[in-house]
Order: sequence, then C-alpha cells, then structure tokens
Amino acid sequence: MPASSTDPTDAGAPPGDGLTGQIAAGGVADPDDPTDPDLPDNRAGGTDVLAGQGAPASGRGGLDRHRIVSAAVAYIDEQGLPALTMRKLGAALGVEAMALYRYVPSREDLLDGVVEIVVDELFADPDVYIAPRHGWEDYLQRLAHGVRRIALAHPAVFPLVATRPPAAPWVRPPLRSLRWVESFLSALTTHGFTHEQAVLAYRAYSSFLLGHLLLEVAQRGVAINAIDDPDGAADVSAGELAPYPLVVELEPLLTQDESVTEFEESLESLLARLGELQAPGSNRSRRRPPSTP
Amino acid sequence: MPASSTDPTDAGAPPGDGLTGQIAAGGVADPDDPTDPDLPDNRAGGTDVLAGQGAPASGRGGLDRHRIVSAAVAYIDEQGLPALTMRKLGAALGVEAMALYRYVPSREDLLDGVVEIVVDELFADPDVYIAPRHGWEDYLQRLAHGVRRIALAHPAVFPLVATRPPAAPWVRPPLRSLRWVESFLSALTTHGFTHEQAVLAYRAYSSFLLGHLLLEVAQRGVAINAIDDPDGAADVSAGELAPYPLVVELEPLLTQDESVTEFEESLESLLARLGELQAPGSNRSRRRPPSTP
DNA sequence: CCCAGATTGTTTACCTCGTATAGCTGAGGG
DNA sequence: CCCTCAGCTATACGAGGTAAACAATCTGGG
Repeated sequence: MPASSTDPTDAGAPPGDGLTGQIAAGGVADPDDPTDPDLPDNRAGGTDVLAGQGAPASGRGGLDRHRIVSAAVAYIDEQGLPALTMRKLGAALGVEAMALYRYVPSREDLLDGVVEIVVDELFADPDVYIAPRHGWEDYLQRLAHGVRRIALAHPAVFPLVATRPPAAPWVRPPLRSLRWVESFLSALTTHGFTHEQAVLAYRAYSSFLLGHLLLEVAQRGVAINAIDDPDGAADVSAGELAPYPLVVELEPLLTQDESVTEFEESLESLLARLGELQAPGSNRSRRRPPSTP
Repeated sequence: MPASSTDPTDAGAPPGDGLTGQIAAGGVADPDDPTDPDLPDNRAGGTDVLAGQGAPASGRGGLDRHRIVSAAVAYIDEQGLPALTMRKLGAALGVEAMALYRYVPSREDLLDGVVEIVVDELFADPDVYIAPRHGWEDYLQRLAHGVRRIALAHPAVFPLVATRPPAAPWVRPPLRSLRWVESFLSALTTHGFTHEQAVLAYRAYSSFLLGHLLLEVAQRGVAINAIDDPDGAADVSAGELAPYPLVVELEPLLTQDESVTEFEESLESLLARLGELQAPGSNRSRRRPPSTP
C-alpha cells in the first residue's frame, strides 16, 4: 500500500446516523433530472453488480472477496466513504471485522477493489461496446455516457476512482483498466488515427471525463451532504455574498443544473476537436447521435 | 536550472527487479521538464505564502492559525496527506497536538484551511490578474497557468482541492473562492459574454482545469510515490501486459510526458470554443439537447 | 511588588480504527 | 471417536482525533 498516496478518505461528510431520505428542499436546481438518461433512477436494466444483500444481519452464506468488496461499494454509496470502517463493514455482512481479513489483505486493498469493481461495471453495460460498431465517435459517445452512468450511480465512490494512484502512470482515471486503454487505443488506431493522435486523444478524453464527472458528482455530493449534516457546515451565508454582486446576480444561472446538456455539448466539442486532429482540413460529416434504447 | 537532480522515473526500480518490468526503463519521460514555466523549480519569484518565517530553527514564537495551516501545507508537500496527523504536525511546530486545537477546531477544518491557503496563492501570483488587462483570453490564460503552478507546487494537496466539498454547489473546484468566481464572471461579462455564456464558460473552464491538473498531478504522484514507497505497490508487471499488444506498442508514447504542450493546446482549444460561443460568427452554434425518450 | 484573571500550552484519558495473534467451532476424513 | 483444519471470533496493541482538567506564563490593577 502506498504510504504517501493521496487519500480522499477523510474528505467528505462526517458520519451521519440518519439515512438520507430525499432531496434537499428549496433548491432551484433539481439534480435528479427525470430526463437525464444516465441517472440510475431513469434506467431500466439492472446491470448492477452489487445485487442481493437481503437482511443485513443474516447476510451469511459464505464470505468471499467479491461479496465483501460489493458490500463495501454498497456501504459507501449509502453512508459515504469516511463511514466505511472494517468493523462496520463486517457488521453489515453479519461478521466480525477480522473475518474480512481472510479475503482482503487490508483496507487499502479493499478500496482498490472497490474502485476496480465499480469501473468494471462498464463491461456489464449493454450500451457500451468494447469495440466500436458504428465508428469511433459513436464508440467514444457510448463510453463516455457509460462512465458517466457509473459516476452518477456511485457518486461517493467516484472521487476514489479519480484520485487513487493508478497502477502505471499511463493508466489514467477514470478508465482505470488496461482492457479499456487497449480498447480505446485500438478503436482509434483502427479508425484513421495515428499512434500519436490516439494517445493524444486518450489523454484529452480522460481529462475531459475526469473533470466533468468529478465536478458533477461533487455538486450532487454537496446537495446530499447538506441533508445529513444538520450541523450546517459552513455554507455560504447571505452576508458573505455582499462584495460579490455578479455572483449574486447570476446565482440562479449558477445554481441551475444543466449537467446532461452541458456534458453532451462538451463531449461533442471534444469529439469534434479529435476529429479535426485526425483529418485536418477535411470537412467532418458523419455524426451519430447517441441512441439510448 | 538544475531541474532534475534525481530522476524519479527509475529511481525506485533497480534493474532486473522484474516487478516494474520494462515500463520504467528508458527514461523517455522527464516529469521535471526544465522548460516548463509552471514548474516550481523553474520559477524565480518567491511568491510562496509559506516562506514567511524568519526563524525556522526555533519553531516557537507564538502559534496562530495561519502558521499552523501553513505548516500543514508544508508537511503535506513533504510527507503526503495520509502522514499528516495532529500529533506529527504539532511536533513539527514544536508543540503538543492539543495545542493546535486552540486555533483550529478540528482536523477537517484544518484541511479546509489548507485548501484555502493554497488556492489563495493565486492572489500573490504577479502573473495572474484579478481583472483582465489584455482581453479575456489573456486573462483566462494567465489564470489557468496560475492554477497549474499551484497544482505543481503542491501536488499532494491538489487532490484535496479537487475533492473537498465546496461551500456552495456553484463554487467549483479548482477556483474555490467567491472572489475568483466573481472575478471570472466579471471578466467575461465585461468582454462581450452574456450572463448565460459566462456561466457556461465558467463551468467548462473549471472542469477543464480540474481534469487536466488532477491527472497531471496524479502522474507525478505516482512517480514520487515510487521513491519513498519501497514497498513496491503493485506496479503493472510485464506479464500482465501480454493481452494488450497496443498498450505495449504505444508504451513509449503513453509514457512520454508532454504536460506543458498538452495543457497549452487543450487550453487554447477551450478558449477557441468559448470564443465561438461568444461570437457565433462562424458556423456551429446550437446543438440540440439529447433526445428525450 | 503582588496577585487575580486571562492566555497558552501540556497531561491525561477516552473512543474509534486498522490489524496481529491466538482461540474457538463445527464438518469431514481416518 | 478423535484429528484437522477452514472459517470465524476474541482479545489486544498502537495510532489517531479530541474532550477535559491542569499547569505555566503573561497581564494589568491595586
């Protein structure tokens, strides 16, 4: 385990006891846009790797690494990262903390597993193709939305995905697996990109996803935190806003949640840029919008 | 410029190790590019907020919040985030841990302070203007490089900047202060952007910076960790790479560090996009939102 | 100069956490 | 029926955050 790695474990909400019921009231923006196709609630198919936990106390039936890691994901989703301790996770599985160590060498390793299992949900996503079927743009579109779906499904896990040090420097978050890197590079190089261009695209694409999704998740995180943290953790008070008239004036716009549209437009812009990179001067023609069946 | 006294690329990998394989060899990438103007080593002016203590030997002389938070930043820079504990920080200041609590209510609050003080280095940067002097593009350019300088100066702190929940949902990392949000919005709205466009630009700009810099810092973090973590934390072994021929083939390209150029080009591209957004003189204006099912 | 009160740092102590180690328990094989 | 051993529990230790009581130092009014 890396001794001096960045650890966002302690960033986030203090452990709250009550379960978070619903969205905060009074917000101008409704973060749960019912038209956002990447939001978990608006999605039909149950491609959830972490299914079936049943009764918490009677979770018996044989522990194994996958069950433990899945439970950890579920726990983080519900209680937040800082609340995940070995003892609590053990309890959630109806077992003492030390029982986990038979399958998981350490908490750090457990978190690695959490990241891995969450990112691997991409493989189970029927709308994401491991190899392009309708051109590289469609491929990148689907991949991007797949990652976004993951981020929105596990907002409390995504910061981990973003900040955990990757196995190799060039395995960049959020596409943290060699298989996807290979898939990405293969998709582009077989569609007219040179090696250099493919690598460049890989980098641009990674940072685009990372920045956008981290911000989107953070935004939702704040909304969530505001609920189970009745302490009122240093929210911006009205008085402090006095010296910032523009912020005040534009607050309705700033608060507005245009995540889907924004993501979509930025993504298209990025793809356009990559397209130009590939074929400089030529007019780009074929473009396939993402069909979400 | 004695930029690279040590080469972190292969510092932790003795030859024939077998663990790190051929990845680290070659030294294609030099993360300490002596031509990168944003790297701390290549910068002259001492705009370091944490530099202002005359007698470092005797850490005494009155504790106060700023001194504590500054020490925390220095400590994280040197030892990494997980190593920062109240006791160790106290010791670094020549004081018991509990003494800190007279000035800092909690560790969480201390970390908030760390983020704040680091981000506030922007104010002390003579190359960043709080208000545009040579047009909005120059303003954004300078601001971006200012933030990048901060990220590179405090790579271990930046993940904190990225992931700590902001005070309000619309105070987005990495520009985490109301003053800069105001500055940004003001700069754009006074240069031909409508309110909507300014807010949109603010969002795009934030995620661009966040994604790029987080990735860049992570990359360096990996290299750094490889040094002080002789544990050899699960680097990608050569054998695992077998099923990924393209990754192997493109490894030299993937390993290459083109941070400056890459940042610069992506930034220019973003500015170009914002420019088009502002003056829809050229084609390509509104794109329809994703089809609602 | 003396001393009450405020400042500022220290000591002690409690609780939680990660995790090492040893103990228990029940199923299957001899 | 006992041995073995996988799978879990019990116990324990050190580190960490932090509350509360305590001590040392400084302050200004008599």
